[in-house]
Amino acid sequence: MSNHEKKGSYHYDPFDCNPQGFNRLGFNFFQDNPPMYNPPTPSENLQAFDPTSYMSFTDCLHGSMDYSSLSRAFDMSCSSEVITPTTEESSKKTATVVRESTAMTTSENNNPSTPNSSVSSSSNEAAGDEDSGNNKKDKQQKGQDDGDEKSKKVNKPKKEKKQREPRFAFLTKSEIDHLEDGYRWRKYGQKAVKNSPYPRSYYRCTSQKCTVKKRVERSYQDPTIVITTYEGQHNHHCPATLRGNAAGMLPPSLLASASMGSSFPQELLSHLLPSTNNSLQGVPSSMYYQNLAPQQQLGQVPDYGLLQDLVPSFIHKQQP
DNA sequence: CGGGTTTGACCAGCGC
DNA sequence: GCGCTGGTCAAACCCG
Repeated sequence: MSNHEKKGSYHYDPFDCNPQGFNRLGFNFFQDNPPMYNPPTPSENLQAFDPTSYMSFTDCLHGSMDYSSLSRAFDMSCSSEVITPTTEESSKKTATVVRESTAMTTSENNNPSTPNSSVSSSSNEAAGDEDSGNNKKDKQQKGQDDGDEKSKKVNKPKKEKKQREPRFAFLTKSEIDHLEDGYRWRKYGQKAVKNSPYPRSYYRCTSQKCTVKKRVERSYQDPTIVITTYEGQHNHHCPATLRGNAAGMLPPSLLASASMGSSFPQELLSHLLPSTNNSLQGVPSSMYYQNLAPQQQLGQVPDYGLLQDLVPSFIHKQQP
């Protein structure tokens, strides 16, 4: 039973809700290297966007690939909401950016491009996340301790607004929702998305002390497109490099990047991008965009899913 | 039995 | 203040 079966019909459209806005939201990943695979009809409107309003994906990936540099490449303040997949969400959260940007810019300025800087800022935020999580647990625990099943309101000291990790949304053409990316994820929630028949799934990295999360949802307008939003950065090695299955076909240089973890996914992407023309020369280009049967991705050929997840079609940029 | 998934409930933030 | 929505929790359930 899927959620969208029991939920009513929605009319969520991450692209069409602001068609002009999407020009500013996304940048053309294929600008430098036209795709071997022509997206089907629903994606044609993507191609119709004004190219001048896109930023080349590879432009963003040149240079050091941490969140800060990406943020600069996106010409945005290094706020915690740098990228969101929906204009609705963007418009709603733009207001929060002003308040949340301070701490982020601090870490960014102190450590412009080193992965460790990202890790440190990430860990700080992670600590905040954990604290908030603990607070939540404590709160719930306290509510139960104080008695009476579930106390609706708990007196809690007013704490500053929770800082969120920078987010990066990827659009990936795939038939499966949860794509292999080399890391292990645990699903901790699923929600129906407003105006969308497709639910949004919430995943958390299973590694201890790693607070990276990702949200996976399917585009309403083009159900073949999976929107994966990463939040936070891994502070551990990529399990795939240890298992050697999903990453088995990746070049050593890429595996080295993957194993660093700290700058995932940017560094991976910088290696995987077709335009970089370095890592995947031996890989059939159709692999980038090929639609795969679920059993292929989940079964004998997990690498395809990995590649698909690591080679996004677009990255959404939040319109300031 | 351990780890992952499902799912209803809860909570916080935001807009009206 | 109220309602809506996104995000999270956690018990129940599933599966290898």
